[in-house]
Amino acid sequence: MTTGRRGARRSETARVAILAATVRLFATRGYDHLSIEGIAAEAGVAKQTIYRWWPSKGPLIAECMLEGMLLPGRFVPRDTGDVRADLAAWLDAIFGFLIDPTGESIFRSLISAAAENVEVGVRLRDSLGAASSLVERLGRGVEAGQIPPDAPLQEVSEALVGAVIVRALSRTPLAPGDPERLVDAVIGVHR
Amino acid sequence: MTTGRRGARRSETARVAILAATVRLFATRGYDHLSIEGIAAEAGVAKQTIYRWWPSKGPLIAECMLEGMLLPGRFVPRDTGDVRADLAAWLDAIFGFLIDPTGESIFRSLISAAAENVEVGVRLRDSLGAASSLVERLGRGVEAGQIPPDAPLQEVSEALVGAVIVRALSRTPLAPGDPERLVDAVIGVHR
Amino acid sequence: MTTGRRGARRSETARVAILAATVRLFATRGYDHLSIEGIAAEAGVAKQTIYRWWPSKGPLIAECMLEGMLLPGRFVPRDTGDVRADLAAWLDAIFGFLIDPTGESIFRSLISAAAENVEVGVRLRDSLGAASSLVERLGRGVEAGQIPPDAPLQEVSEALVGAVIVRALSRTPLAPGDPERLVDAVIGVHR
Amino acid sequence: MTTGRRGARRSETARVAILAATVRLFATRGYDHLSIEGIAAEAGVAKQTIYRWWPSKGPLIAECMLEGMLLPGRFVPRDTGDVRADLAAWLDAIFGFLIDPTGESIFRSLISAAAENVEVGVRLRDSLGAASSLVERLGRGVEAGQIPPDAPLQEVSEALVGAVIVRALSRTPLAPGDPERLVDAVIGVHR
DNA sequence: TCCTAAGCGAGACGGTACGTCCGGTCTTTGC
DNA sequence: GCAAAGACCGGACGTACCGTCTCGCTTAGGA
Repeated sequence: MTTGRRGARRSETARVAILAATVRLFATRGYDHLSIEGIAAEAGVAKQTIYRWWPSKGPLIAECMLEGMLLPGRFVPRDTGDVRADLAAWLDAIFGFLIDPTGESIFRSLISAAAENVEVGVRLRDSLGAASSLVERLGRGVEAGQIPPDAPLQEVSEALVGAVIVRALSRTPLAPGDPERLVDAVIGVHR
Repeated sequence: MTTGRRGARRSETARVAILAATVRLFATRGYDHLSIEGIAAEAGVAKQTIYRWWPSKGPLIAECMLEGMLLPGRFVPRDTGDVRADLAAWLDAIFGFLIDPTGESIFRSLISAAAENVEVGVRLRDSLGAASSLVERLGRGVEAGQIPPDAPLQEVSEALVGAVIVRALSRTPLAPGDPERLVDAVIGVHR
Repeated sequence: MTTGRRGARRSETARVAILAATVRLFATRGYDHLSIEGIAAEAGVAKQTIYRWWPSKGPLIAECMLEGMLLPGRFVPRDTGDVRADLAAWLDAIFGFLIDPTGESIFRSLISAAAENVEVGVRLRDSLGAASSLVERLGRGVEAGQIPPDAPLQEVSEALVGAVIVRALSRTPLAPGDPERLVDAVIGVHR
Repeated sequence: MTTGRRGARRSETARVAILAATVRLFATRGYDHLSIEGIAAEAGVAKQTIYRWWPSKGPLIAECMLEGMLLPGRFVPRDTGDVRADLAAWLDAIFGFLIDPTGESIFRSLISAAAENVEVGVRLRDSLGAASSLVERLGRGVEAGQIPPDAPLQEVSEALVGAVIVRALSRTPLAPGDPERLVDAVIGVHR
């Protein structure tokens, strides 16, 4: 009949304060100048309270991402019936986020975090939609006859997300027409 | 009559020892567990000798890459006349390098380094061929009529390189047929 | 009509478990590596149960001493009629306890505790007999004409106890004849 | 021809600052509320600079004592020809130091430190003169016929020093005549 | 029989200090 | 003037305890 759980419960206040502080410092300092000690101070929390619930800063970032505190909206592509336009708009949204220096810094820091921590890597890919929403949109493009039926959709979406990452890593500024060209690169020009 | 340059010249021995030690530790410990102090000890060199010539570990890694000490061969795609086969072979070479845990660790660490340091980012992209050899090979594919003439080659190569990076970040193991599918994703299925 | 005392009474089980655990850890770790947290764990008790009844580890140690759990027998000198022999035997008993490394460690830790906490200091002095039994034995030595009638007995017993403490602090191993020499030092050689 | 020693020398400035800070904090906070971290902050020094030269706070205190920064003058007894008066004066000097709350606190902390660290224990005993100057003075008392020739001088001096320690541990305030009584306790009344 | 106060275990929390590692800078000596 | 050796200040690491607190349960009068 009993829950078997005695003692004080985990403080939601502390948890939220930690995540918020993490986001704040992550945006300003970047992933590897991010310190647990700094987060604790910023959050007004004891270091041990962080270590009690997260083994390191990797999973902490992952949880921030899960809560949608790092990337806006999860970048789900629209469906207006025109795949090419929808994907270009999706890329525009992402690059719009990257034009802001803060956004760009967060994004590159996320890549850094992903390189160190699988969990972050998977979540980053998924946040951009590579796992579900993007593939689904491509699937509807196939149904609409705008994409060849035997196109490897998973790989196409990986390539799209990858192109965004390459741009971020090489700090290549976005030129007009680039989103369309990237879409053309993966779903073909004349289809 | 002289240029006035007096005193000892930079020790090539020390320089090489430092680069070699960097590569060794980079492969085992990864980018951000890489320490200048550790490199100095491993190289049998004073810390100051490193700081005298490199401002931080980013450019140090960049120099290692320039010297071809981190990525093998620079991954130049062949030209057998069949673009699809050539690109698949190129991907096979890269993924072959990534199958080895050491290679995979180096690659992810490079991504991490790239996220911090533009120079590394650009060199990483170029080492994979995105800037020249890959685009050139795609160009010859266009000439051979295997790729539509108006395909955005720069973007195609970025998407290819990006796909590799996404795979590395999400630690997705390579399945048989994946290289071909990736190539199909960017140059079309039925061409 | 009643005092109005409601609720559960203090658990004797917990009290005894705490004192026993304290003695155990005190002997092995020493006074200032002794932690309330460690005692609680060792005793299978909640920390708060300790803090409810003792303000700090000083009084906890004092209570252990009061219960006779730390020093054996309270070191009461015998009375065979020969003061010199009786005091030497008393010293032998104490030094016998100090020869054992555990006993020596306990004794030094008690000195440490005494330096921090008056209560412990007084109890330590009394446990060795300086306040009552030792002075009484000296008094009977005076009556028997073995000690000059105007000897300051209180000070003599302090000096004796003090000599033991000095030996413990400087870890001077006991040589044969030392107890007799110490007795001679305070009650004279030829009396 | 060479000394074989390269690199910067130990900073005397830092060493002295550390010792001074230690003395300052030792006097105010006592031995076991003394923290390496606090000393470093007080001295304006990095923690590592302390750990580089001292393994723990015990030897640090010992060095302070060696430098005469903790106990004044080393308490060497005078020689006016009258042992009893000289020893009483020596006790007066010590108890005079103990009347001051700061002095008393330092002394008790030293006992605490001595209980933990042999080196401190030996130095504390020696600082009070038990090893040399006190025994020598007693020796001259024997030559002058004021002390029986077969009195165990080493033990007598230990008993004297011990009596002081017992007083300190039990916080017994000094009454008039106490120094004389203590001297009488160890060198006899009517000799 | 309920009510209520207290004891108790468990354990989270804000803190302080631990002892270690490394970042960069500086000094000393030798080549 | 470069390079080794290495001391130095600073800052973060991850761990151990501090003393306080909250929680759910048990114990035992008083209503």
